Amino acid sequence: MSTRPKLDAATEAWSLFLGILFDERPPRVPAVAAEFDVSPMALKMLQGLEPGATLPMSALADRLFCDASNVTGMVDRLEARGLLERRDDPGDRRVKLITLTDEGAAVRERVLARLYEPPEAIARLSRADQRALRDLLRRAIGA
Amino acid sequence: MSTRPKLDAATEAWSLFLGILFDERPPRVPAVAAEFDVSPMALKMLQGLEPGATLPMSALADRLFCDASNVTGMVDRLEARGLLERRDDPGDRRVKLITLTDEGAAVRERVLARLYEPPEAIARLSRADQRALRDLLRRAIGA
DNA sequence: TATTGTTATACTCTATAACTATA
DNA sequence: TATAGTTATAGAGTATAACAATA
Repeated sequence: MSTRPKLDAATEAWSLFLGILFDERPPRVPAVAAEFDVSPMALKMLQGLEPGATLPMSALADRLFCDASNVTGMVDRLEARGLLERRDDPGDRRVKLITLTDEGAAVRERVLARLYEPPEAIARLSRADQRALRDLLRRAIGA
Repeated sequence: MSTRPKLDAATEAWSLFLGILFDERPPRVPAVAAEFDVSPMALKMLQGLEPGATLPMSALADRLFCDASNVTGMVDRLEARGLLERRDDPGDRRVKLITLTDEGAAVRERVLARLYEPPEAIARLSRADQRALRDLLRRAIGA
């Protein structure tokens, strides 16, 4: 007999979502990152950097849940490609403020377009189900 | 003015899911992997290996979308910990069949319990919404 | 003294290529 | 000849620790 307990609805829903993500071939995040020649972490950085926003590198490290020294390298490479730039913080000369360039914002749009392409499992739902799913998730994130 | 096009419902739904995943602190998959002292890829291997199933290593490489040499290392480490074992395939002596041990199946249960814990965004939905979300995703995967 | 960001370094994970043994 | 799995090796990504500049 199975020892697997029944899942409550929230747990099963989340497991199904992760199942859709894990079943993707190729795996979504590494594949899109490779397509744009950036690391998965740099992809996440681009995703979180909204055009016009300026963030200290320490804030990026905090969001990415990684060491600051790692952010230095990621910013180095993206800056060398002209996708973002370091600016001085007038209020604290230790701080570097990171902001997307126009080209960076354009690349980000193309990255997000690929990242957000719905997997087949979502795409084949009826339009009514897709809207219901969207509305549920909007409520989930409190939007 | 923004150049961001309106998203169709499926795309927005998927972007919201990824947003929930990306916003997790610490990031779910690496954190659970670290908790059980395995790599994220080994975590995915455990997730996909159902108790009782036996799979050739080549099939694991195929599912994980990685090189076979990488599977050798992952299986080495998990086998050394007693979580899975290599068996000979009577039909083809080149093949090694991988199967979870009883301990491996037990560890897998604990891994999945952590992996599938719903994020706050999902947990705070009403029970009716959680069930609706589950039902939509069941339909999405064709279950 | 503490903090921001950088550099130097070691470790892990991964793919590539060459190899063994089977088919 | 081709395939399954292994080994050796090099490259990318990461964290740790020591450092410089500034607070």
